[in-house]
Amino acid sequence: MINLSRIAPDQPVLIAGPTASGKSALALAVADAQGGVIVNADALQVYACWQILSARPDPSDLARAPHALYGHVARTKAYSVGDWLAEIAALIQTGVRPIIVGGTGLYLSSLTEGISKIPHVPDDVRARGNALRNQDFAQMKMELATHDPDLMAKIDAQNPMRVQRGWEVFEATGVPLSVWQARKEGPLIPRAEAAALVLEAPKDWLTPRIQSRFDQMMQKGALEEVRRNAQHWVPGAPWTRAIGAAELMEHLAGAATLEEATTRAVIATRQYAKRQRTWFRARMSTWTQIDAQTL
RNA sequence: GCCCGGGUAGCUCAGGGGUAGAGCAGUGGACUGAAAAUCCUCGUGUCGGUGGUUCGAUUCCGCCCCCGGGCA
Repeated sequence: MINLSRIAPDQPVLIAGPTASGKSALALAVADAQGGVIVNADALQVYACWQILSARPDPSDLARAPHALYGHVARTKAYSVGDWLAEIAALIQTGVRPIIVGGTGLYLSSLTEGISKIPHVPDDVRARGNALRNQDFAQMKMELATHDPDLMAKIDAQNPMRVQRGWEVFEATGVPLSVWQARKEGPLIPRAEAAALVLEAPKDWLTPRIQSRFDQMMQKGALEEVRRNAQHWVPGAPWTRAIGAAELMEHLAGAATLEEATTRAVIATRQYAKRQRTWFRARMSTWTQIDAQTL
């Protein structure tokens, strides 16, 4: 176990790390030793519909320490970093000592580096954005290039999500996204004020853990959980992007054996862990690195 | 035993007389509101073995081995 004495008991704690690296266990250990509220920083663990598949803390974990921002969002609700930050801000105001743990790099980085405050994109604009992207992506790029050439110059124009985001913000607000982004808000929790930890999980060690964790999810009833959500399925909806959900849905539809679905879900998890590592390396180089194997 | 099809990158396969390529996997990276998303980069492998034809064979021919299927 790591030495907690270097963490002040009233100091906010941030814990980042790839899936299945043992973040939640570390958060619980900190809470046990020093107190605090464990706060979710994972984009999928916020959804009420995924308990097993998103590896959300189970009842015994919840009984051990107070938890916040877990499973509190309905499938139908649009949710993103902005919402998350607002909830974090509200929580901090209550004076609790947060132990923020999760794998969503964007969330954690926006917490310590700040982000621009940008109005919500309404559902109808999102719908038009989806339609235009699918029907005529070239047109979407052209429109963005005329309304926001600065953004166009700095984003990856081949990435539909980046282009659509810029397009939607201009449609919704009439102000170019690049202008919004130039007005950056200060961080809610500056890096220097927090005990910021990143778990380092070597591939050879993590890979078997990912496999066995997925097997455990299956034993706990992941397939049943997917079945329960099947009738509400909306292709592309954020909550449906839980790794393994689409794969198991395919199996339920008879398009894949359970073994095929499982294999693909595990592969997708590994690929996700790789992307997480890349983010952490690039954006959290000043965080305290902790070897996950020693926990 | 005979007939047919096939043996090419980790996997599935395409190609074809001038020493080979796609998808997947894998790798590295990007990423300011859908981020468990989205996007970009990277492909030498005795082209089953061995003889032959040819200036040149992975590609054509013979034989052998292995894997499917069929006939016996």
